[in-house]
Amino acid sequence: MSPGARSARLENGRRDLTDVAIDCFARYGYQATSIDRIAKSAGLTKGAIYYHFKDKEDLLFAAVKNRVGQFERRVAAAVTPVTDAVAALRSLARICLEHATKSNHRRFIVTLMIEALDNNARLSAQFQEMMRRFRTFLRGIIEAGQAQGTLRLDVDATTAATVYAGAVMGAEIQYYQDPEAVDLERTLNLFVDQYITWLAQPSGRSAKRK
Amino acid sequence: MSPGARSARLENGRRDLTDVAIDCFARYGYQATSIDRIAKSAGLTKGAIYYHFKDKEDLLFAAVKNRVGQFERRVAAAVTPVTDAVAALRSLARICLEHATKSNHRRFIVTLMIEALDNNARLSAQFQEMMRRFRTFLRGIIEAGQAQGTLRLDVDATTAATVYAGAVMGAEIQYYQDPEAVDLERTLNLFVDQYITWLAQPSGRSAKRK
Amino acid sequence: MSPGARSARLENGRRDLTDVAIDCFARYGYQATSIDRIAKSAGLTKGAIYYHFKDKEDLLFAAVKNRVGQFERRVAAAVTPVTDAVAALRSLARICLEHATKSNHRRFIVTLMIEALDNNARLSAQFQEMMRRFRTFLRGIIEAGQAQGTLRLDVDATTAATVYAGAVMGAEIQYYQDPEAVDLERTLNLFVDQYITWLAQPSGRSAKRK
Amino acid sequence: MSPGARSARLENGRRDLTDVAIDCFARYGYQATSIDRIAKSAGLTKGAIYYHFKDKEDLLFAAVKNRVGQFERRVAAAVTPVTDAVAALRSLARICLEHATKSNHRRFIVTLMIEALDNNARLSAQFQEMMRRFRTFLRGIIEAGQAQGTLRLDVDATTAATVYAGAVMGAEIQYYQDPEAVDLERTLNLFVDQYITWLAQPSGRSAKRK
DNA sequence: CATGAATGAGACTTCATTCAT
DNA sequence: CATGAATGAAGTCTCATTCAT
Repeated sequence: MSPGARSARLENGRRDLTDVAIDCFARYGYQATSIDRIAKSAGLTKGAIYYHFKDKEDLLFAAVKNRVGQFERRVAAAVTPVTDAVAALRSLARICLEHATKSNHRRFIVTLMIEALDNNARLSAQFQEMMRRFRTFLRGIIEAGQAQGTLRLDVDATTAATVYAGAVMGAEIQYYQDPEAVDLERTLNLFVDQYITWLAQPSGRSAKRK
Repeated sequence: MSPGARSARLENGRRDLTDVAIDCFARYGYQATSIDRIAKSAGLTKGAIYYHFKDKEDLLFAAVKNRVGQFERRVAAAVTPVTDAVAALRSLARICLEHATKSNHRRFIVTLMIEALDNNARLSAQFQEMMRRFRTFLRGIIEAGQAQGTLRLDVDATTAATVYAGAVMGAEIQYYQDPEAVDLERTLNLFVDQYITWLAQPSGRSAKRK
Repeated sequence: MSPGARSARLENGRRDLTDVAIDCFARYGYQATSIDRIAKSAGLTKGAIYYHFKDKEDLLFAAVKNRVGQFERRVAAAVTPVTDAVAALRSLARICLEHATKSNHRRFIVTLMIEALDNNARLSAQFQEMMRRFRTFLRGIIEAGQAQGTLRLDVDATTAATVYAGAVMGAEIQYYQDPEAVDLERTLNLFVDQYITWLAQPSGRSAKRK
Repeated sequence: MSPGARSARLENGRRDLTDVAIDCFARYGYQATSIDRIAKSAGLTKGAIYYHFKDKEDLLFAAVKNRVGQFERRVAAAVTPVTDAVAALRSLARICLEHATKSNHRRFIVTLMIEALDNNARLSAQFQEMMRRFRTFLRGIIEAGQAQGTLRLDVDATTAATVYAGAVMGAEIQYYQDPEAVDLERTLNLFVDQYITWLAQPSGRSAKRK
């Protein structure tokens, strides 16, 4: 076997385990997922996991990096370069919808992010950066729209980005918690419509407040 | 000692413990809070807790019921009866802001709600109901506004309520996670302004989709 | 039950466990003694040990402190005040002999001391201090003898103390390792005779070397 | 490649590994040295070790045999044949001093010997034999001196050998444990001076006891 | 009412060892 | 010869829970 292929298998081992771990973490959260559960889900024993990862946290970090990276690449690919801010905002919502409903990617991220809030400063810092990147990305879209004259100028792009990020995440959480009562697609659509309608308003009258 | 006094003391014991427990759960989450930690924070030993509560979950439920009830009473008191839908929506945001920044009430709820999502079906059901009540409450406000002609009619009140609840919760979470980067007051204000501007629009053009 | 009695029982629990732990540590060393083994020897479960001691090291420290203290009190009681240096040196050897053969006290100390050398800096520091105290104690005896004119003056008391401490310890170790081939009593007697004969020599000719 | 060369390389592999293992064992003791640590120190993987050695104990035995053999050859070379017992006793102390301070040879032996005491009967037996050989060797020197009339006759050579072996080992241990407080050279010199002074005494008055 | 003591299940982790390639 | 991967036993420690006093 060539060295490349061998190292590829090595990487496969890690990746496979990471995938399994993501599933488990997404379903039960970090603390409630035992190494044993991951091992059994992967058809291995605990020892095998410790061969590939230093400890449970190491595995968690690999999992998070994987998923966050995937999501961010997907987002960047869909919306770069920003030629039409309005379309970009719509696209983004659609991507989040997909990641929330068709895979467990977003749920994994949101759940762990909140669990880390109280229990894992290091991971929390990582999620902080992720959210900052996301808001910065949104701010970029909005500022691009403002530069192009598509979006009103009398709005603080940073705050508007925070509103967008929050509304999407809050909608998702409600959906994860009560999929029968919450129609995520409808909710996101309504929010985006409203957000855009308001952002696209000619900026004659100011809507700003403190 | 009269039986009444005794039972009152009993109730006091429960209430004190519940308060302490809430603090701990809010700070560390449910799983990461050991009975021992609560006991020590309360200046008691574990045994004393088991005198007042059947088990850890029982304590958790008492804590949740306490906080959720307090929040809901506060909300209801501030906004009932709904004479002015727009003012009510503003009030609500302000109450959430207070509960998120001046006390740990909302953080406690949001954190536990998401932790329960994955690990505690019974508690999760309880939170589901809480969120449903909250959305129903919001829907009531919006429908009242529509009935009074203050708010546009071409909007599904249920979905609009979900958007509102989500935006507030999402903003809070970002604030919990990164208080230095997220100005919660500004974010909530911007959202409410936008939400109201849009809801109060004359309903000539429809913004509905799907 | 009086509070004193209660606290006494608490202390009993700790002391009993410490005694059992000493036996185990003396027999197998620290690393090779599992918490489970101690627990079973004490007729308890692992959890009980963790109720009384923070962790395995905590138990080890308690055990060491106990034994070292006992030995030092015994030594101090037998030889204080030093009225006759020669007799004191003989007494000391006899006490070491007893502790080495009739109980496991010295073996426990010597074994753990050497194990700690490589693996436990904190414990090793403790043993360092113990040995320093022992050498200082010996030096005190020798200097007393020199002051009284019983022992020759042309000898560095510190180095002589180290020789004594080493010879006793080295004899013990050979005995622990090969009790059939090494007659500890005879060996210690021979050493002490020789040591005293030499120390008590009229100091006409110097025996000092660099 | 000739079979001889192959077997030579095999032997080299074993020897290299043995050297690395000795370093590790000397530094951390047997139990605290993992196969992995040795492998990494040697720049290999665990599997390679298992090619050369049946198991961890096998490696330990090879290491011990290596070091003990080296020490014994060195000692034998320096003191054979015994023409001058007194000089031989001085030489021996000097060799021990060197092995204790300039290399880790003696420390390796002493540490492992005591660890084996409690945990490894087979290895302990090996060390027993080593110590017996050492004492026998010493007894030979003393008896030679007695035969030549250099050393007093009223002394049991076996016991005297045990005293010597113990004093040297005990001094070393104190030095390993507290190199700042213990001057090994001075201590060994003092001991040897005293030992020889006493042994060389004209045997008019007996110093024997028991 | 409350405590001190104890249990027992289960968590994370380490490590000697094996084996196909 | 050597490696990467995996196993499985054993160890340390945590924690919800119970109970006699």
